[in-house]
Amino acid sequence: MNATLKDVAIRAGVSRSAVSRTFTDGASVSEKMRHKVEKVASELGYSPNLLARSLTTRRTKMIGLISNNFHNPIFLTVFDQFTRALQERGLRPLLVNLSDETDPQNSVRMMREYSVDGVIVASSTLPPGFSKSFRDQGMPVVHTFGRYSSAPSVHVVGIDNVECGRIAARTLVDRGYTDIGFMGGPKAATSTQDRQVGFVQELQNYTHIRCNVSYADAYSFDAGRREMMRLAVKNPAQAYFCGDDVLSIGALSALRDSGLSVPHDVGLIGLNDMEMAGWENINLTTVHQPIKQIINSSVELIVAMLKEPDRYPEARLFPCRVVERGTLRPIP
Amino acid sequence: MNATLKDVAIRAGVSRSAVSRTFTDGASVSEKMRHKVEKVASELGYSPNLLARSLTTRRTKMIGLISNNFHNPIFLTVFDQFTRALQERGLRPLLVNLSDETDPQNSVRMMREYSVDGVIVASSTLPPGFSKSFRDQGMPVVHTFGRYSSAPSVHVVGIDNVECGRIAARTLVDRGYTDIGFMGGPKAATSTQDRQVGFVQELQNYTHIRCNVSYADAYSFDAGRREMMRLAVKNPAQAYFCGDDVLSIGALSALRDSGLSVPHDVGLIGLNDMEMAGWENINLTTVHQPIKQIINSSVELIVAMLKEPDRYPEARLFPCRVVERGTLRPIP
DNA sequence: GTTTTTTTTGCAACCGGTTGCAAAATGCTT
DNA sequence: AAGCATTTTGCAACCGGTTGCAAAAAAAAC
Repeated sequence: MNATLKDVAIRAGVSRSAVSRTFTDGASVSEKMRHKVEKVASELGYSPNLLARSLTTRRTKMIGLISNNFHNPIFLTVFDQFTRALQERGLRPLLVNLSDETDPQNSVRMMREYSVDGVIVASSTLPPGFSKSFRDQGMPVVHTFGRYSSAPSVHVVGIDNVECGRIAARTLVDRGYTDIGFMGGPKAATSTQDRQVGFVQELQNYTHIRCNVSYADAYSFDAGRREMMRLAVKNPAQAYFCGDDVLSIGALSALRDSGLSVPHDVGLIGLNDMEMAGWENINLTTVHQPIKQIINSSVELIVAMLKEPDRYPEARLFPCRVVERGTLRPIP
Repeated sequence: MNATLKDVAIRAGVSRSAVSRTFTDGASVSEKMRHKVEKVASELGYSPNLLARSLTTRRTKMIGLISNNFHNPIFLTVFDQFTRALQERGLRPLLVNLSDETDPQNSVRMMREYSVDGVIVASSTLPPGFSKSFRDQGMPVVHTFGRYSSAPSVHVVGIDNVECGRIAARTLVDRGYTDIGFMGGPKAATSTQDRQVGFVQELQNYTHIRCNVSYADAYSFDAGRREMMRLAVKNPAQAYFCGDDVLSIGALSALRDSGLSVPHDVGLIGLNDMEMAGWENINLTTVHQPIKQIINSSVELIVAMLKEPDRYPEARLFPCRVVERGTLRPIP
């Protein structure tokens, strides 16, 4: 089978330690020795077994990447960015699809069995308690897109969803809408809850505004379409803040099918600014979330924790901004 | 830190082998012993270290999942299905993002370093030689969406792209188009080449038909849009077979922007039948590719190879069919 | 109650590496 | 050339498990 360290040692006529040392940087080996070993190693096609190494170094260079969102196209970007950022730093993502699980137990066990160096939870729906379970087991964790809190129990990187709700609310008010709807994602999602709080709170500053709240049951096109179909038949609001771009696009489809024009009859504002939002046949006004920065920051954070595991949990929030396209009427 | 097998053994007052045996199924342990060990193990929160185990069992239960396509939304579905199917069988995907690499060397080394049990290459653009490099190193490989060949050098699961080209061609001919375009994906992609061969070949059966060939430089919305913009200004064909749905959607956007109506002025047929193709505001006629079956079959195949590594390479092809929606004129 | 057979258990070596420590080799002074 | 400091090397133990083999224990047969 594959050549091992021992094979190389024997063939080169040196000790196993010598071979080991040429392959661990910072170890003391003479140039002569290194050359001799490297020559034999390449002849034999030897490369060290990282898992065996991890037994003593206690570093597998694997990071658990846990997500429960494999339906929202934005997550393809998320995976792209994560894998790149991790790979650049010599780390490898062990991907976990939570499907519909919300109990962390299984994943925690699995992550321990594989001795990952750290865990990234990429989800805007799971509660802080989920990611905390990993920390309780002594694993470095970063919860990307997680719920912000002033005293976070784990590192959180993302946006301030409450503030985003406020921004969306102000945007709609500025454009003169007075009968407004909040069409959230799943009710149990932390992001839905937080955005709703900010949205409703902000609207309370204006006495003349009516606000209605409802939820789609997933962050998906179909769920958004279904929910908007329901709303459209009975007296829809003038404008909606949708929990997410993909929901907005579903809503858009439902509105057009119901014979309502956007933004003439009904206005829409989404959240994320996914690539598709800019496509000409969609052209969605939305709140931009700086995905790339969020992910880079997450990876930097997890890397920092590898060196300093007891680092005090911190929340890193990135500002959002409205991207004006074609689904809201202009400021009067 | 985490409890080890030794800790459990000492605390339970038994040998390390005894503990090991209670955690490997099929091993000989008495009921009494098993109970005693399990009790202590759960007290200590012990779970076996799979990587240490892998050293002797030579099974990590990790599968390398290698892809170079993180821009086409269909791949989110692909990752979803793969992770689910692997997890169901107790396997874990180690995700590799090739980015723009086409040289397998790095990935091969990485997969060896991590001693993955097998490798799945999920790409319709990489040549058979790429996946063969893994096989040459003795790793089980399945190339999903790979190029079909009657004497495959590795296991291939997917569709017959040449046949798909033919199907698309017949569909266009049946609808009375005589001036036809092939707007492929990247020229270097095996899928592009094969679809083109079938498409052009089929059209040669009809003397009265003109066919023009061009390529987008990636499987992405933007690339499709750019290419169709170019085509639209100078005398576009009556209908195009696009390399992929996401390209078609880009093309759709370009056509509408150019003031051309679909399907009235120009017809479009895509390939994949991604979720989005069915969205009301897109409504794309396309060739359906049975993703789910392809992926399940791929995983079954890789699992079979774990038991039988020298299994003779086979090609598993799934039939495609046209899904009629709104971007082609009806059969006359 | 022995003897024989079967099952259960522990010993010790091994999987493929790393690393502290002491011995050996080298380089530098004088 | 001897004496010393410094670098390089190998020994041996260890990381956290598994497993072939033989001894011990239990069960079955007489």
